[in-house]
Amino acid sequence: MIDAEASPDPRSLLPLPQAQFHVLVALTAGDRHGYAIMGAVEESSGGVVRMGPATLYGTLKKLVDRDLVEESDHRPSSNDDERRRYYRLTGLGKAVCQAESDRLSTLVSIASSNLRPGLA
Amino acid sequence: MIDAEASPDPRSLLPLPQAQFHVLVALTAGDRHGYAIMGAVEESSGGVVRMGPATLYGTLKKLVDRDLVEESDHRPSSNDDERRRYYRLTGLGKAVCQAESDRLSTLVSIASSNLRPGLA
DNA sequence: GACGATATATCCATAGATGATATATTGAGG
DNA sequence: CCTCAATATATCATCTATGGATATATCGTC
Repeated sequence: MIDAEASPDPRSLLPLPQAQFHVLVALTAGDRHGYAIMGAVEESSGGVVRMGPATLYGTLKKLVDRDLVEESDHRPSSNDDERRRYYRLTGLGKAVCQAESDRLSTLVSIASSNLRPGLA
Repeated sequence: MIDAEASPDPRSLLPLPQAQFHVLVALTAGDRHGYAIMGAVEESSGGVVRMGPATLYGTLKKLVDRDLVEESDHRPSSNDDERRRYYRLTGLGKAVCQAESDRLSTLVSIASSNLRPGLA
């Protein structure tokens, strides 16, 4: 093999900055373009998390640099808006998203069980 | 009443910075002093999250400023190390911790269901 | 062809996070 | 007693992350 740049251990990239995790989660639902990601993040958080263009595009650039996300040339339809740039999760991106998800899940469990003394 | 400074809506303080959430979660297990919080965070994350003194004490200061945490004069035993400064969650701190916990739980659920097409 | 919504991009200021360093106390062993 | 590692709090300087504002251009509709 031609040295396929072995993926690092996903856990070595944790903890993930909030904005990066939000973008990864938005992309687990399928390939999306930047502007759509902004809307998806706001919607899925019930309006609590609002990501502006500076955070979004800066974050996308970092995610591509770190091989968690890659640009896709796929077009959902032939007459799609040409300005749009679509992104998709890489294998590493999925693994990191899952790992961060597990980490947060543990943290949430601890908080929940401690905050409700009534339930075991 | 003497204007008891009504607590703001917990959701207006979200999303919480990562370090702040970690400290709040550590304190849900009971009152702790600063150095113990560092250890608790590292241990509960399986060593993934390592919070140094700069992050810890800076974060504690912010949490006290925002009334999510307050210093406690309680001593677990009479011969406790005098240098220690103990902290506890305020009512608002508990509410915010719960709200952030709920927010992350939703996010984790979305990621999990999308990343495993096999399970409904 | 005017206009608001869509879409990507960057500037700059603020907020958050961290390694290194400083200072002092405690407790175990010699 | 004295030494020394571990405990404990604190701050500095710096780097990273986030966000408001702004810029530019295209799309769709009227």
